[in-house]
Amino acid sequence: MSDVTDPAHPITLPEKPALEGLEAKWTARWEEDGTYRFDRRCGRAEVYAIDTPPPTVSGSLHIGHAFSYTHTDVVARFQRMRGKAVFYPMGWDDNGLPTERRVQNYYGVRCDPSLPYDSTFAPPEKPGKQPLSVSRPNFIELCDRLTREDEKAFEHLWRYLGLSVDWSMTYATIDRRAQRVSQAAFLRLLARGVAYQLEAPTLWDVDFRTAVAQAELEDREQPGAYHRIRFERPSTSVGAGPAKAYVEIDTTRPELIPACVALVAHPDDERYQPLFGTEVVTPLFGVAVPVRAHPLADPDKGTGVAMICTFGDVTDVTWWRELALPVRAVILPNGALRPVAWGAAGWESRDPARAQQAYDQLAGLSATKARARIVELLRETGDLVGEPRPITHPVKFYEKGDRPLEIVTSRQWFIKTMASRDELLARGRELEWHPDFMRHRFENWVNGLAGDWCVSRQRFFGVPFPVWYPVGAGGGVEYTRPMVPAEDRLPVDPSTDVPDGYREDQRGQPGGFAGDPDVMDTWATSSLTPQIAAGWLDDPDLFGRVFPMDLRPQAHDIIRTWLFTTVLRSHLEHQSLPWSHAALSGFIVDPDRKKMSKSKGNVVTPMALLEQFGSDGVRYWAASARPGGDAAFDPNDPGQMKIGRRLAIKILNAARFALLQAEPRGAITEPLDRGMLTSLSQLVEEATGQLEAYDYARVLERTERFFWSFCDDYLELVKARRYGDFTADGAASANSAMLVALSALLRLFAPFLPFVTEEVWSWWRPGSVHQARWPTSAEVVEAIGGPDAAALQTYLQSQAALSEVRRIRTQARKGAKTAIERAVLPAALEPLTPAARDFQAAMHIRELAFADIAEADLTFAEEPAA
RNA sequence: GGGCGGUUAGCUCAGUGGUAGAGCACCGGCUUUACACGCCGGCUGUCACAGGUUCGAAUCCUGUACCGCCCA
Repeated sequence: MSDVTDPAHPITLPEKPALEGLEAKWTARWEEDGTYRFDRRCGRAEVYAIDTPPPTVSGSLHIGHAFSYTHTDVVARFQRMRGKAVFYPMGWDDNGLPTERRVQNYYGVRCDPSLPYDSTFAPPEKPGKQPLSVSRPNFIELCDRLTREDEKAFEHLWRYLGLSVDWSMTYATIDRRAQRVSQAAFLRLLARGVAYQLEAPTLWDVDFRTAVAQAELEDREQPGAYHRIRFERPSTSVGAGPAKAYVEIDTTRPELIPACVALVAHPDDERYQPLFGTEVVTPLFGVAVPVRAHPLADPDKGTGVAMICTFGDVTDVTWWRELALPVRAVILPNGALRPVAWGAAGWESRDPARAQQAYDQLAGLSATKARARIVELLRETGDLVGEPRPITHPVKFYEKGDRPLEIVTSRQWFIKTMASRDELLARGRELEWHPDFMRHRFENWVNGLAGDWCVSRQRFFGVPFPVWYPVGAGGGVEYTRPMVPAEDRLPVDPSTDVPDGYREDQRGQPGGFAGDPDVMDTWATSSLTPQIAAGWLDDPDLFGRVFPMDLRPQAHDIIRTWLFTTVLRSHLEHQSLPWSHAALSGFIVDPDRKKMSKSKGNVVTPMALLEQFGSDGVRYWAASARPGGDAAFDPNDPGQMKIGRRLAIKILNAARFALLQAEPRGAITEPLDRGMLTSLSQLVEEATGQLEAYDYARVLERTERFFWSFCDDYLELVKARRYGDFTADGAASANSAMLVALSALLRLFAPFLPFVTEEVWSWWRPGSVHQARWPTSAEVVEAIGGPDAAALQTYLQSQAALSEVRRIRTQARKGAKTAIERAVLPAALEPLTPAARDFQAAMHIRELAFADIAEADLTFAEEPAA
């Protein structure tokens, strides 16, 4: 091939090749040259677009990030080398609770939305003992300020790792463009009736005082206790019978007895069938509640009959809705029990005074304290049967929360998901999953959806809802008449911006307006990363070139959140998938096979490892893991990183050998050379197909195996010939073959080991290896006129013979320089004959023969080889 | 409880019907002029278990056990 023998590009070798400093050298160079800039002149068919996970910059960075982002980068580099214009922007997911918490701790402040903006405010040097109250705009400024610093640290790490991101296209999920996209997408859903607001039971974190979505729940095993409580049954006997009748229930939350609206048992449960349709009376509070039948009641749980409260858990919500029960809510948004006037409408009691007397001892207490108190009261009245029996049971938590979730009724925004369930399942089947089995996660999640997606959060650092409401003459906010801005006004912040036709001084005034105080769920923005990155609304030209995208890489634990919501939004807005492929990475687990996480305290940060083993070494470790597979990592035994580093060094040295004395060059005529290239062309063919199928780990393994035997066998076999021990033509053939092989091998390794391959490429090739074209099998054998099957056999049998002779030589305790007077090899190795001269030279064999024997027979010479 | 994945050498893992593999670790040897961050060789296995299909099973089927993840 012409570019190998092109004399215009002289070889320049460094004195002593080394890996140290390659990251700094090449990241700077790639930035200068714009090596990874997206070429937006290309049309959709020539583009490969990646919707990369925007990391949460305030979160802790660990080696798992380096792991999964490397997988993506391998794919990006492969596609780029295949000639695609790779659209590979990076985003930062800054908004949401993690950032708020970090800002609170870092600066010692807390947000008080009632305060006015203070333009002269500067945070204290050190956080004080008491948190300083700041206005919402000031608080958001601090969030912006801190995230910007965090972003710099992340970007440095990503560059050092060698991600081939186009850094000119970076976005943040809180920046103006992202806010505009999020708000516009929301308003479009609102206009179509797909977004709606509703006063409804909502999953609620009492510490953060915000609503949370189903996707943010997690079950945690918690100690609890079954309390057996008796409810009085109506007396069936005529007259004043001496014995009252009771029905007993088991509950873990006796403090919710005042919120009890019914008892429920399974319709087929014979024990309770006589009770269905009758009423019982709650202990302490004397409230008559019906006994109802519902299939969700579990006959095997407790006594088989359960208390329905508004609301103790999500099943209560289902029962309440399906059985059309009244609301008697006692939990406040802060988790305390609210004051109740017993006897008032909705709080009817057979004995209001007694109910009041009991309840007043609970009002104002947290759920936990109220539970302890009510147990005492129930014990006094004899309504507690026996003692509480400790159990361990799963309790729903907000994944970032510390106390069990409550369910409170509040006004929230929702996006309809239940109505699209079947279509979403179809989208999931349309998507190509790598590995394929991950699609089940998506299907399970969609099938398990319990309600529409609650997207409002009672937080500060997030995208506000672009909505105001009229304030009535009486001062009441008219939530049913939302006022929205025109799309070209976006983004707006209704807490500081004013709706059309109003003045700022009308804010909160009768006849004026009020801004929606909430912000969007972080996923309500993150679900739009394809639209944000691709310039939807702002840059329709770009959008048309890259959307729908090609690849969504991510970890499998966020299929239900990020992947699901992104599919949903794209489906609702564009009636398409957001991307055609999803590649799911596994986790990093510690030597005890525990998932690496901050809470377990087994997190390993990547920078020191990158410095110790080189980015190529760390990338080798990452890319060695099968797609979707978890990877074990032991900081005390970083095996694969060491091996990756060794491989990178080997590439430096092998390239140095090939380039050190690369003259003369000429036709590739020698069978050994032709066989090696034929073998290499098979590798290229295989590797290309496997990378197209996202099976990068296999490509790395095969390429590495080929390369190592190329070094240990091929290079050893041709050494004498290329040093000119035979003919000039023979040396020329070896030199040219080595350069063809080196060129192809460097490109095969380039997606995995971008630094060392670029370094070596720069010694003798023009441009960047990362913009070079991916090798083809045809290209590799072009100089030998196509694959040479006979030569391949020569090469393979030479390798086998090499191994055989080396083994016997070692067994005979002879050194590498020992000459062999005569070697008789098994006849099966005879195809090596065309390369006999190379083989004999490498093994110092004076006379070579074949015979029908099982094992080689060597006669060692007395004196060593010259 | 449901779903999904895993179980192969001391360790980390390849291997989807045809004689059990790699790297690491370990042992022994080699200053061989690209590389001692190297090279050569060796040792190491009831392929979790039990059935079944097949001429033939680590591989396909059924079941069991254990580990992990997701969901309830």
